[in-house]
Amino acid sequence: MAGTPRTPRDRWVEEGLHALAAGGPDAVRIEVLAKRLGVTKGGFYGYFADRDALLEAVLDTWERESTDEVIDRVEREGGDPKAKIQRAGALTFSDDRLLPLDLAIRDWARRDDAVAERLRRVDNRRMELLREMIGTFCSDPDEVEARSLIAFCVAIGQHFLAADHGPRTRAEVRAYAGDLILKRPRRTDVS
Amino acid sequence: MAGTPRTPRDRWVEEGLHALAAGGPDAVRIEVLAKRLGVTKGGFYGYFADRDALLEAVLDTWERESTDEVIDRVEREGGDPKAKIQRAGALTFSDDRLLPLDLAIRDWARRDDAVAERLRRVDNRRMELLREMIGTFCSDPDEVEARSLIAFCVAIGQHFLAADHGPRTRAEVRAYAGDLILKRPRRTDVS
DNA sequence: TCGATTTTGTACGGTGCCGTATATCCGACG
DNA sequence: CGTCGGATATACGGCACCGTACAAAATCGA
Repeated sequence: MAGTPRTPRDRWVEEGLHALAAGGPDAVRIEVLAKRLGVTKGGFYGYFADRDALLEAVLDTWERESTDEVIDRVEREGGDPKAKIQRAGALTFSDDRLLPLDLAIRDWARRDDAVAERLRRVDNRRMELLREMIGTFCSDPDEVEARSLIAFCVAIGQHFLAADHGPRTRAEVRAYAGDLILKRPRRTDVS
Repeated sequence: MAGTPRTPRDRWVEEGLHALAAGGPDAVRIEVLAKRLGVTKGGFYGYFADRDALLEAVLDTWERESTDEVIDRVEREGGDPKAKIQRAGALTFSDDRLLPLDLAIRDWARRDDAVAERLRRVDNRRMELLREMIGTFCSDPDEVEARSLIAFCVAIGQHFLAADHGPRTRAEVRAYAGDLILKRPRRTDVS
C-alpha cells in the first residue's frame, strides 16, 4: 500500500474551486489545473472519471462549505439573531474564497439545471436566515419576505453592478441601504 | 461590384449576441456561429480581423441598444417620470433579448476590465434614471442614492437568486419589494 | 532492502476551434 | 456573353484540451 499521494483528490478539488471562481466553469481545465499543481494530469484520472466528475466534486464541496460550515460556525459563536445573520452574511459574502465562487456559480446556474438546483438549496437556507432576522422587527409576513428578497438581492447584486455613486463610495451607499432594509421602520408619516 | 452579401456583418454580430446571451463569451465561437448561419467561416474574416474583433462589435451593439435605443424610445413615448423609468426598466429587464445579454455581460465584466468599463457607462445612465425617479418623492440625497442602488440590485439580483418563497411567487414578492423601494414612505412610527 | 501497490510522467489519437491561403461561386456590369 | 470582384467554400497547419495506455517512479510493509 502506498502512502499519502503527492497530489490527493482534495488538491484537485481545491484548484478546481479556484479556477471556477476565477474564470467560470469553462476555466476548469484538467491540464491547466495540473500545471498549477506542478504535476501532469496522470494522477487525475485515478480520482475522477472525467472532467464532469471533478465539477461535481467541486460543487459538492462548495455546497457543503457554504451551508453547513457557515451555519456551524455561526451557531458555535452565538450571539443575538441579528449578529448571527450578519456573521453568516459576512462569512459568505465577504470571504475572498466564497464570494467569487458564489458569483461564478450563480451565473453557471442560469445555464445548467443541476447547478440551479444546488443553488436553490443553498439560497433557501440563506433566505431562511434572513426571514428569521427580519421577522424580529417586522410582523407582516409579506413584508418580511419582500425585505428578505431585497436584502439578498443587494448582497448579490452589488457585485454585478458597475455604477458609480458620485462622491459616495459603494460601501457607504450599501451601508445606508442596509439600514433601510434591515432596521425597524420608524419613519414619521410625511404625507 | 457584387451585390448584397449573403451573410452581412450584422448577421454575424446578431448571432454573436445570441451566443453570448446563451452561453457567455466562451460560447462565441466563430465556427459555431457559422454553422448556425448555414455558412462556413470563410466570409467571417472579411468583416472581422479575428474573434476579438467580433466580441468588440457585439459589445458595441449591446451598448448602443441598451442605452441610446432604450432612452430614445422612452423619450419618444413620453409620460411622467415614474412611467418613463418603469418603461426603461421594462425594456431592459423584461426583454427576452436584452435581459440574458445583460446578465451574461455582468458576469463577463467581473473578469474583463474593458467590459467592466462599458458596463459602468451603461449602468451609470440607468442609475441616473433611477435617481431622477426616486428624487420625485424622496428629498434626502443619501436615501435617494441608497434606494436607487437597492432598486437596481433587485432588478438584477432577482435573476441570480434561486430561492423559493413558500406559497408566494417570485413575481409577487418582487412586486411587494418594488412598492417598498419605489413608493413614498408613509409608515407610522411604531416605536 | 525488496517487492507490491499506488501515483505520476509520457506518449498517443481524437476533437474542436483558430486564423490563413487559395480555389470557387455568383451577381453586377460592360 | 464574358469578365471582374467580392463573398464563400475548402483545405491546411497549429494549438489546447480530453481521455487512454503504459512505463517510470515513489512509497510503504515486510
